[in-house]
Amino acid sequence: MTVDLQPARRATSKDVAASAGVSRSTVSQILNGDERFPAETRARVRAAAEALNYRPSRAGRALVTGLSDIVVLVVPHATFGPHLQDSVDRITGASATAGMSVVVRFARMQDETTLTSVLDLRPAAVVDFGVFTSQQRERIEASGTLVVPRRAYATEAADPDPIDIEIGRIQVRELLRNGPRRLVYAALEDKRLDPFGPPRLEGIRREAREHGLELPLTPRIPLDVHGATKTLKEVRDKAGTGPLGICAYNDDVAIAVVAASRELGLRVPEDVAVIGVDRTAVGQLVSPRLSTVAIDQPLLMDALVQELAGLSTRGADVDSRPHELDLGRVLELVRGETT
Amino acid sequence: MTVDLQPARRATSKDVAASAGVSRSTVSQILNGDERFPAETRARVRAAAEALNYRPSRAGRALVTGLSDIVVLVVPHATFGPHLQDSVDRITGASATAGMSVVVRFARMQDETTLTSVLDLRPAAVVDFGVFTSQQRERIEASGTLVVPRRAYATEAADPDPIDIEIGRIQVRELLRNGPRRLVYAALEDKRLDPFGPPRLEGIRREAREHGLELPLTPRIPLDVHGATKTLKEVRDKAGTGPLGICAYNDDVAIAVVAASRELGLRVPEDVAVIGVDRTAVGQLVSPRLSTVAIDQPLLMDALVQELAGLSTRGADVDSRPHELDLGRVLELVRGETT
DNA sequence: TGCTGCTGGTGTCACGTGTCAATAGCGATG
DNA sequence: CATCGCTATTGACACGTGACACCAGCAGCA
Repeated sequence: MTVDLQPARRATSKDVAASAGVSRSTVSQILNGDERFPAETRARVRAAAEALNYRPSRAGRALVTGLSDIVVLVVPHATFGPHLQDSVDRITGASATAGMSVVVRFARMQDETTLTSVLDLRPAAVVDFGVFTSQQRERIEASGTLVVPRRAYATEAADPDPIDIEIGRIQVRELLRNGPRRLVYAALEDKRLDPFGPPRLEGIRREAREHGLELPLTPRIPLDVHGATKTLKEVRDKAGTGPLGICAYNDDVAIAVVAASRELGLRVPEDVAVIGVDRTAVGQLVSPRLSTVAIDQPLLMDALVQELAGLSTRGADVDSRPHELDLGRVLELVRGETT
Repeated sequence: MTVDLQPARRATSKDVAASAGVSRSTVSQILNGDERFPAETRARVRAAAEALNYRPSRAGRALVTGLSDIVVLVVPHATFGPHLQDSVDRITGASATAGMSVVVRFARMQDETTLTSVLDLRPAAVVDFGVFTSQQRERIEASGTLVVPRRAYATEAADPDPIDIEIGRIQVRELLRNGPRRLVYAALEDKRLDPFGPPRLEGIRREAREHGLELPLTPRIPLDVHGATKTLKEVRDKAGTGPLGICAYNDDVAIAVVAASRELGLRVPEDVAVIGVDRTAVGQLVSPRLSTVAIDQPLLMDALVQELAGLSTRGADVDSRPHELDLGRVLELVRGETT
């Protein structure tokens, strides 16, 4: 038995054409969804393509269209929790169906090289999880690439994402359940990594105002015992000895706050109530078990996927209005032992 | 002032050629490092390319070479801890210098669609963090793509990665520090996600044998209190009431073990000693603070980057022998309160 | 018949690049 | 002077695709 050592040349549209007994351009048009060919011919070409396991060359296609069939997910560093991984899965699966390749790019915010790099890739679509400024988005769109925002229904870039606003509000309401507290927003140490901070803080502010409370303090909490303890101590010095209500950026930060409280001999939740975001597995394993806000990522992703779907049916105007998300379905309060 | 609304056509090699007053093929050859042109011409062409901000079209290049300049990092799902993100950073930075675009693909193990998808991308190189079987690797290499293994110096695919073996040994030695214990390897619940389990278990086995101990039990620990407790109880039923020494797959699993011990009223570390891997921030924040094995990811990555470097200087044979890693520098025991 | 319109399909161009045989110029050699 | 060899450079081709103008054949109609 002889083995061909050639790198297994892929079938091209030419091969399909020969096999189906038509011209190459016929193949191209049928495979791109041209309806005007009779059903019999279309079936024959499709069968031949199938039989030869034909997959159009990305390079060839990209060369002529000016776009590739790559979808780039641009994710800010700190965001990548375990749940986001599920989200990526979701998008990957859906896009594979549409013949797109999904690929992830991590980025620091306000990093110009990321923009260059994404532009170089000339992707069909960019899913932006909050890395780019609206100006950068425009540059990407100007190059013919679809930019799908996380905030699918934000009318203006300046509008804070209603989801993040709602997260802040839920956190505050839970913290205030057993009486008033001095509110604190515990941000990530590295502000550059935090695209969600400002809108969440805005939600916290609004809810605080409605309860007639002072505006929240906004310390940045490092993820180590010593640093977190030091920061929490400073917060106490500033806020006085009354009970604190701390909205954490995520469950990791919340755990840091719990650790710092333990270090300072403060009781949780009596002296320091804290609530995270994400419902990570670890957050439910530690003692005291974290109160947190769970986000239904798959649901959020499906909204994106719907927008992406427009890519496969090129030009055909599917109903691509971003459907309104029901916030109540996306967010869920998980009550633990820290509030 | 008139603004051009055109999608800002990129400069092509033709533009560079016109600007430098040479032919397009001259540009192509000089920019690809052909030495036989006189220094003056080379400088002129380079300057023109620079001035026009010329970047060769990936599509055009891919079409003719059959390869793209994309580097794909294939990462198994469960592996993606916070540190691996740093690793990706490292590779991205280094590859950007070489003109490569780094991109991440998540994968379940033994997933055929991942292979197809990677093959479709026709990347210049694939960095495999343990997703592909050696047979799949061969298929990728057959298509002309460089496959860079994490285990840079494994001579045979069947060889367990010495790093993982060493991790297992370090864990066991630390667990046995205060006397003999019944050893347990706490794996992830989903075995498909775990490329490192088998080699680590092998390290644990070897160390156990050298200490004259029984072979370890290998329960799979779910990441929730109820499930972890149930599993730990079963382990105890099987192992008897003597002290347990548990090597966890990572810090998250270790935290689950601690939670289960708490639930069962077992003392840590007296009744149940446990040690993780990764030194996550959270692991150092919880109480009791985790004992764990830290991996110097950047160091590991540099070994990979070195291999990748061969890609930019095409054909020129740089010294691409994977340099021997000093295990002692890569791994570090972090003693917490759980051993 | 001559014209129109429709159906089913084809030929050709353009995209941007890398490779390589070929060439023009030019001094040196026989 | 003819030939050779060397240097610097170029022209032409191939890669695989999508778009689009175009064509053959045929039916319908005045």
